[in-house]
Amino acid sequence: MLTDMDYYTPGQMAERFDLTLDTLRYYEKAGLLRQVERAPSGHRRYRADDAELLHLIRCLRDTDMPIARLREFAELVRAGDHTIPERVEVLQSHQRRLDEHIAELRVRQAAIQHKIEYYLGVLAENGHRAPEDDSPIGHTHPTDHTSRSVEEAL
Amino acid sequence: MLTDMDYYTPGQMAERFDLTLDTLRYYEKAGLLRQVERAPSGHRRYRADDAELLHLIRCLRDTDMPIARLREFAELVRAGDHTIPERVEVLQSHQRRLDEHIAELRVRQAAIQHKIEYYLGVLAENGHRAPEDDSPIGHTHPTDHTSRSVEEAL
DNA sequence: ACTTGACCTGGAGCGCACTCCAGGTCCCAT
DNA sequence: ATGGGACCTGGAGTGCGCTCCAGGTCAAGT
Repeated sequence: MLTDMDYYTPGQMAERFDLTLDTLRYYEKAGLLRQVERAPSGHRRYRADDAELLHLIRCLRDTDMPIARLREFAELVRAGDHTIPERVEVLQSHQRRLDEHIAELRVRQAAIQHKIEYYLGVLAENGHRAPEDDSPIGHTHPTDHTSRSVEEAL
Repeated sequence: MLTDMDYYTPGQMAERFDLTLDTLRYYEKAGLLRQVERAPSGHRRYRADDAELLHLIRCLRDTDMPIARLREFAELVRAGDHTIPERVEVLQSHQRRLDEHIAELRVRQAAIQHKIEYYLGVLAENGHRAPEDDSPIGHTHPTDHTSRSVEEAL
């Protein structure tokens, strides 16, 4: 038996999961949340299990699961407990893609770091050799930075 | 002095960095690449330093730097070597945001993992107690999965 | 002379995930 | 009874990053 205290208002849900009322409604329309119960006033009231699902949805969205896949997942949830094995597979496959994604981010990050260090090298060199060329009219030696390292190209 | 061999065709650039000719032109229009030289035919020809910059752009895009910030960075590059300190700051600040982003992904991933393990727990329990309820008409005990763990809610 | 393939242009269109808005209802406190 | 605040609806609009297209040029091969 549920009392008033067992429900959350749209505002509470929005605040708790840091999203807007619009987004909340959008998720409902998109099928991520079931058609939510209403108070006599017509206002939505969310239950604990809506919050639980929304929490997971938030995690999955934050890790870039597209809305369409989230809708499929939400349908599994609505279909009942016998879909738990399928849900596990969906989540595990998501985790694997996430691992790959993070790995790729790290690779890119390393490449950027390499560039930063190249720049720092240029600065160190200029620092104790030539002060700085800032002639007002500029536009000098346009190929200077290529002379440094050839492998920079790939 | 540059010979024909020192240039890359649009097709070569596209293949090398795994993007389309359209994207390459889009990047140019958006100011990520300078107005590129043309062969007498009108076809673009890219130099080694275009490739070098595009490589960095690719890394930055792959780590979600927006086009607008990339354009700013590209403007620094065009402005000459005296902007290197600024470029370093841009890149370092990007690295920091990237660190934070990866950290957040890991947090979300852990939360998802927690859910997976919760599901696996349910399966293990059902596995050696009740085989499965798949009565054709379904729609039974809709609150069963809430009974398990209250802290699941946040 | 003809075809093929690589590339060109300007501009329209697309997919995604929201985000905004006008106009309305309901409830509560002054 | 009036005002304010929280929420409602349907539908249009937004921003981003491409992506596609029609119609054209150019150079090389057959």
